[in-house]
Amino acid sequence: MEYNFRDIEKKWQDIWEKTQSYLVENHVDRPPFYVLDMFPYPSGAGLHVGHPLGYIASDIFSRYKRLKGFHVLHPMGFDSFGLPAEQYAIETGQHPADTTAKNIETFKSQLRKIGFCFDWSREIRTSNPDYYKWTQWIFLQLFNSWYNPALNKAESIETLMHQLATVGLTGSNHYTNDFTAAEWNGFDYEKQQEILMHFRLAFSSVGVVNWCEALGTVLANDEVVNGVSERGGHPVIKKKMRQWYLRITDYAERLLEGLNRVDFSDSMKEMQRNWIGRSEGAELIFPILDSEHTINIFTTRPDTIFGVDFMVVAPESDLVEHITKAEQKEEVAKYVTYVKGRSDRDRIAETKQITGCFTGAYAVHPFTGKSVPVWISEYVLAGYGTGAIMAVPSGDQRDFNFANHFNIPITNIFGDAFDGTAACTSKEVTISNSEFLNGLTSKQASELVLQKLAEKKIGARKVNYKMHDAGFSRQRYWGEPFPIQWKDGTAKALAEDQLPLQLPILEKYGPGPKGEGPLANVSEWTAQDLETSTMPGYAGSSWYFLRYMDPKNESRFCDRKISDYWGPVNVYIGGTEHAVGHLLYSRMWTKALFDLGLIGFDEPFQKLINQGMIQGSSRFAYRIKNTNTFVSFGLKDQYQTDRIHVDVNMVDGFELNTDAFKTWKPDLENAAFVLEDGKYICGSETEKMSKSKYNTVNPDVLVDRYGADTFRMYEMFLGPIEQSKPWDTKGIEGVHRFIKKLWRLFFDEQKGKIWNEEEPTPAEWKVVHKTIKKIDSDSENFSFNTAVSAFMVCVNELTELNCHKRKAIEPILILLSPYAPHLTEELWQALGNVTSILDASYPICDEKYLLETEKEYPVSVNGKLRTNMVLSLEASQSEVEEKVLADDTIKKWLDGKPAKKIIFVKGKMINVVV
RNA sequence: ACUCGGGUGGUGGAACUGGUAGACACGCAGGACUUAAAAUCCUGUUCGCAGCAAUGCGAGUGACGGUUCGAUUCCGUUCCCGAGUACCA
Repeated sequence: MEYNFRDIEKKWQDIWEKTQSYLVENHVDRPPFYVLDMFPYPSGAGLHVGHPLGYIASDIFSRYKRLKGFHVLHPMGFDSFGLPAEQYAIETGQHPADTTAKNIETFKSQLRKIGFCFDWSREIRTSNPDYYKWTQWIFLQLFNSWYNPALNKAESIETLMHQLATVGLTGSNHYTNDFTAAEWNGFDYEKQQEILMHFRLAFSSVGVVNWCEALGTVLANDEVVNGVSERGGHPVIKKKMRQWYLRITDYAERLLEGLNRVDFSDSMKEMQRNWIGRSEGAELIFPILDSEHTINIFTTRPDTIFGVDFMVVAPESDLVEHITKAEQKEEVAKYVTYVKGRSDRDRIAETKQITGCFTGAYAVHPFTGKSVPVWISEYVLAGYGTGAIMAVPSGDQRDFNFANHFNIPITNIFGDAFDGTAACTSKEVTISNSEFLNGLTSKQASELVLQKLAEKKIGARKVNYKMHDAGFSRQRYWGEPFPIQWKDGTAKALAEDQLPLQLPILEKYGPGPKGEGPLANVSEWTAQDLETSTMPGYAGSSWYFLRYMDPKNESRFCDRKISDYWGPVNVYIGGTEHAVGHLLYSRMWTKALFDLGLIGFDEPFQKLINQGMIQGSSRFAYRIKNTNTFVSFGLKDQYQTDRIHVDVNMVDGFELNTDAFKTWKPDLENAAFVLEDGKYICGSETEKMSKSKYNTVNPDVLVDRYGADTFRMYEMFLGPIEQSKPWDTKGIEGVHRFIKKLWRLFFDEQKGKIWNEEEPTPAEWKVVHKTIKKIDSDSENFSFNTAVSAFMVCVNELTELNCHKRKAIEPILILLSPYAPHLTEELWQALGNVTSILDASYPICDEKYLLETEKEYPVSVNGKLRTNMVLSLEASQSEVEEKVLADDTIKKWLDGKPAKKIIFVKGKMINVVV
């Protein structure tokens, strides 16, 4: 009987489907466990071998937890809104819903072949109206909520309205003009709504977008290259436009705090902390000379205030036009235009170039009364802090460079620590030349300055965040429509029974007349004054893990009892590319839903596993210039050549299959080759896996050739799950051999079944129990690559012991079932078991078989191992020492000198120190 | 520039809290079976030197230094690769 994986895998996949083996009920009397994959965007290219890496890991972990007695939720769905489908629609006229549905079918059929235990009855698609109905609904909860700083949580906007109507408003961060309750009650409806908009968690405001006049549309950062549009190379400028935002900054502190309660990698937490970018400092006011305007600045170094030599304001700031003196107007306007035309990427990339422009205005130093010039420069960003800084060249390197470049005199406040060649950024140096701060350290001086600022009422302590509120509008079609109607410039939420607000069918997908989303072209839409932008990709993905719990519910986004049962996701698996954006947004949504009492936990993901990216290993051929002749890698330097990507599937290792190459493309039919050693050798490089680089490997091909079980185990065998690595198909043979070897423990080609019911020997038990212990800890720790190795060792050892005993092999089979579900199920049944291996219980490892009765101890002298001196010891430590000292071979190594110390290492080794 | 990872044979990678570096697999070489191939099995495989051989000696985890009886593991300096992020005041 041979191992026929094609029949076996088809058979079990059909059975699983027919009996709905992976259907998960909601309330079961077993501890719940939720394992989630980051759901895929169903691109037209289908799956490549990189996609399933995380899914296989989560699948193994789910099955492992199931064997351990947990009730495991392991769903899958599709993040099906997105730009590529829309762009495809613009090009081909096909509706994104149709192409998306088609792509999903391809994905699902590919996934099915790999034998995952997804509960497909819970599948969700973010672009389905019965899903985005609830995305819209949650958006409205955010729209109708505000963050109450007194309670440190979100609550209904009604509570704010009540507060405003009874006590008015004072000292809010969100709305600077205070008013009394009487004033509030006197405001008209529009004015009240305008004020409320400053507090809503989902709010509308004016923001800056990349605007391309020639294309008449808004572009993403990705679509802007060197200040011009990627398509067509048209100029792109920044333009102000009404946008929707999420007030994620109100959650900054809690997003930071929550990181202490979750099991993410340190680097992941660090990334999120950096993104949030909390910094403590002071905000203070500099009046402008001969002007009623002031410059508000934020600084983390209030202690350096006597070192201020100039001020810098962001060129985008509204303040610029108010303070610029007549004689500088022209130059400033020129500079502002220059900055507007620069893409963010350019501004970021060029760190060496120093640009700026003097406004002609002077600010007044709050303590010395000295006049300091006010400049504008692109190194100050409008979006961070107050969009203006006090520049201290002796204490900040960028300020120092700026001062040097524009010949601005530098005040030294650090004495000898500042040598005039670089800024002194140390906080340990005591401050001098600073009036009342002289002789103080940075920390003391900062406190004192804060105190003085407060006394003079010109500044205060301030915590600032780098993160800003999340832009939530896209001028696109293929996204969730906002359930918002505009009436006289006031946004009004649609009633709940009007949801879902469905996307209308379009004739064409181009932008609206003024660069709005395509919905602006739909007359029924604009006739109702509906919002024409749509929500971004992360809207649907911010809460999808909740919908899986209760995917069919028509009256709630997720029943509270059900979300209480499952709780947060126990293990979340996905790549680092979504690390900051997606994770922060879904953490914020979760916290908001928690605050509003809609769910019972405030962190969505308890543990995060970041799978590494599988890179492609590209292959190249070298075409001699202006010919159709290709020269092998080793000889290419003798010619002038062009390098072209060759499909990796036509290459065996590095050797090109020249016949396949000739039939690859029509113009290669007559290709000639300059060979080395009779072979055409390709060049190689590790790159991102992509169709255009011809380095993708389709899992279908491998599953077809080796079977899903081999494919699953090989993906795991490749290396640690978190590590990025290039794909290499070569090693798959080894895993395939292992599986066939396992098969041969049960079946012989001639004799058929060869297992027996004999009692295993202690040696055999030891092999089995050693394996159980190893696999158990490896599976728990996501160390699947070493687990696969341990299986190989186990089968090799059992084969060597000629052990075909059912009692010994059955536990190994259960252990292996998460890794190779089809094969193990087949063998399990062949052994005569009536129930599925899915219902088997996890084998327990008995310590008594693990006890090692080691008698031989290697000896090292001065840390150097002496392999010819293995001592046989069964004695207490003191007896060991005597024995070691008495041993003649050791005396020889000690050169007759007495031993200073004898170290007995963990019962494993003896170290003699001379 | 900053932050976080990572550098181990021809290759992917093992090595628990410092204790015999190179598990497991690929590749390669040799052999068995076969008319032949496939499949399977066996042997060898870190490098250098010596030896007919078993084996012995020396070096060795990017480089240099430190702590230690002993370092792939801990500390310092430095080089390289990957990822992420940014004129963040």
